[in-house]
Amino acid sequence: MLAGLNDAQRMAVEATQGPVLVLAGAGTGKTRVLTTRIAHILMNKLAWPGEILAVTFTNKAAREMAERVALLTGASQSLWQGTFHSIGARIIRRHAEKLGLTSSFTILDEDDQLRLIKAILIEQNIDGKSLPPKLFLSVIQRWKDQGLTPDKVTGGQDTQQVGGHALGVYRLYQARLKAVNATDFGDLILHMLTLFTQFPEVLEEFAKRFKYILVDEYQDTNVAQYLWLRLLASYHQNICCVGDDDQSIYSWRGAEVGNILRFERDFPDATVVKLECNYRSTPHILAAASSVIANNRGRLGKTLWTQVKEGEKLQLKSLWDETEEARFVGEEIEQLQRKGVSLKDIAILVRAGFQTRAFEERFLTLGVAYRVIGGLRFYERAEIRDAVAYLRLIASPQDDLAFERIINSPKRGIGQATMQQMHTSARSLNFSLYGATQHLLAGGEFKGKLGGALGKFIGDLGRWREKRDALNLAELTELMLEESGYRAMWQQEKTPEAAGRVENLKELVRAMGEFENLAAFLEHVSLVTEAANNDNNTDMVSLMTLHAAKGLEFDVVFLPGWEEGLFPHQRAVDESGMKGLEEERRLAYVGMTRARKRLFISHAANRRIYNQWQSSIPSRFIGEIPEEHMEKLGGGMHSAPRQAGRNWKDEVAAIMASAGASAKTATAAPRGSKNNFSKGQRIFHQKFGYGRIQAISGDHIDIDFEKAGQKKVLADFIALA
DNA sequence: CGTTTTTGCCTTTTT
DNA sequence: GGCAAAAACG
Repeated sequence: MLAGLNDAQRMAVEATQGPVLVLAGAGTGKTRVLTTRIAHILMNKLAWPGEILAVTFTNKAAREMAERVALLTGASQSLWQGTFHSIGARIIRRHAEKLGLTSSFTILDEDDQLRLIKAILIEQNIDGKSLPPKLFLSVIQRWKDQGLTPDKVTGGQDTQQVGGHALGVYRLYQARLKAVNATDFGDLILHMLTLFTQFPEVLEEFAKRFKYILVDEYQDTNVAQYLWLRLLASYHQNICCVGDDDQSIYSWRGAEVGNILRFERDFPDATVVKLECNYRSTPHILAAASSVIANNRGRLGKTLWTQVKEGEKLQLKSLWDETEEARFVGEEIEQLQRKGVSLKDIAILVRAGFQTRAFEERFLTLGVAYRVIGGLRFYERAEIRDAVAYLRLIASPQDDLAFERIINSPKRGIGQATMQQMHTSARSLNFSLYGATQHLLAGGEFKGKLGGALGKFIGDLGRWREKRDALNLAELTELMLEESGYRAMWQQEKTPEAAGRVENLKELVRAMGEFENLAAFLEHVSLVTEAANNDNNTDMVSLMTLHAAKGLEFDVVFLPGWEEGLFPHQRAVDESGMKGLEEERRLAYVGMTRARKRLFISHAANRRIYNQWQSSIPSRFIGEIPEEHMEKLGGGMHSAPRQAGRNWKDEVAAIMASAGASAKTATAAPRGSKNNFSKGQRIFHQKFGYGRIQAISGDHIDIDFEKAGQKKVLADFIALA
């Protein structure tokens, strides 16, 4: 089992006593170390499966780990294994009553959270226009990421946020969650901290149980998760964290790279192992990625090396716009296919979700099979969320959020006025909306059609609840969809998407067959947020965001959209300055190191964003790749706009958008790949206007712009004035 | 109360 | 240019 490991990997596996920090560069076999370590512990009988806690960030990583451990040990093991959140849900369910919840609590998604906050803002007479609910939610989430319950939030600027209302809203929000027997994602960690600190006997139970703790993607833990891990490790001290500070890309979600540095401080006797031998990429790819990330400061510093000798240089392509970029990628893919590369070994990694669109359109015309990973998720579709809300209401009548969601779909003639009446009654009686409605019905408050519809609704729910044990899940859902008239509602609608929705409902019923009971299904829905069709067997190109690509690898990787403003993303730079820029650079590093054999980077001079043409200069990250590792592909953007038969309307729009200046840039780009500019020349740039050349180094030209000041731009984007 | 029209926001990344 | 929420209308 240890045979195929290198020295460092073996050390990480065999250091079973005391805390271990594994700094694992990209492609250095960290998953292998983790799984082998678990197998090693099990086979040497250092612990039983139930005494091992293995935490990952994504469900995908969790599944992969389970599979690989099973493969190594020859049996599937009942470890405590999963994401921080799924383990949190499991532990909290066991002790729900200590936290003022029942074990059947629900886990809210972002939609529910926002609805809750909106309701609170209305109650509190806080203007949701100038202070959007989203802002409150993000402040609250940040607090939760830091392990702060409302009473732990200290004064100062923090409480001044969002017009000084943040803390008050946080308090009410937590109260409302408890009232509807619900938690949000952040609570799954936060409640565990509360549980462990307020009930030492519970902490003792778990701290003693987990003889070994393993943590994957440690660089992405937030403070709350870090505190939780420390509490759990306090007894046996056998905690092994694997991470890479260069791949920390979730600080916007509360992740603290500092947790890596903190680890050595809080566990002073920790064994630190560095994995630096890369088994994934060619030397050119590795060198290019290393050069880029070297521009970041405050790294722990690793030097990746590889034994591989051969390999192609990275390929850089400049293009006119996103359509051309998609066309280019499509052509390259077809060429690769002819060389025998299969589509499933190819990935296109983008900075932002909307970028996939151009590629999808192109692949559809070419007939290239593709799949978008992430994107719209099955359980986020309206019809699925509605159906789930019905089921939630069957499971727990006090779920007001579910009640509100479906009370009027299908239409039951309930509007604002009726809703208001229910709310008022619920609040004064301290009932749930369901209970209040029952009460109002009994009092004969609802007359005529309204009363009939509501009576049927309440009656239906009661009947379904009685039957929920007698029927299996699929049957129950089927019955509900039928009797509620929910499915009929979509069947009667003649919009193009209605048929798809009916299909989705069918798919939902089918998916339910895999679950034992309603509770198990509801937990799955709220915790497993990934796309439904994830079968890796079909031969398709993968399209996803850079974030979603973490942990994956492909023979061929395309990294399009390397433009200032998009990547690094303007917002990251605006909001977090140098820190934001460095995180973007880490994202670039993650993207580049996904490639095994070939890596293409491209940028477009123009891009349509919000239906407006915007031109941009190549990403600074391109300039950070040494020329000896990169090959510039010729052709492309210079002749593209005319020759390639692009949509005439688009061209007109492009010309109009670049206001007056475009006549020059759209048609007059008469250069080959070699530039023949010289110092002192007056030039024109589409974005920065007129300027004079200060210095030339290869294709990088320093220009003193009349309006925009000193800039370094690529020769491809300027023309003689 | 429900339907149609208009506005406004969006596109950073997600458990 | 697309989608959801608000506003206006019937």
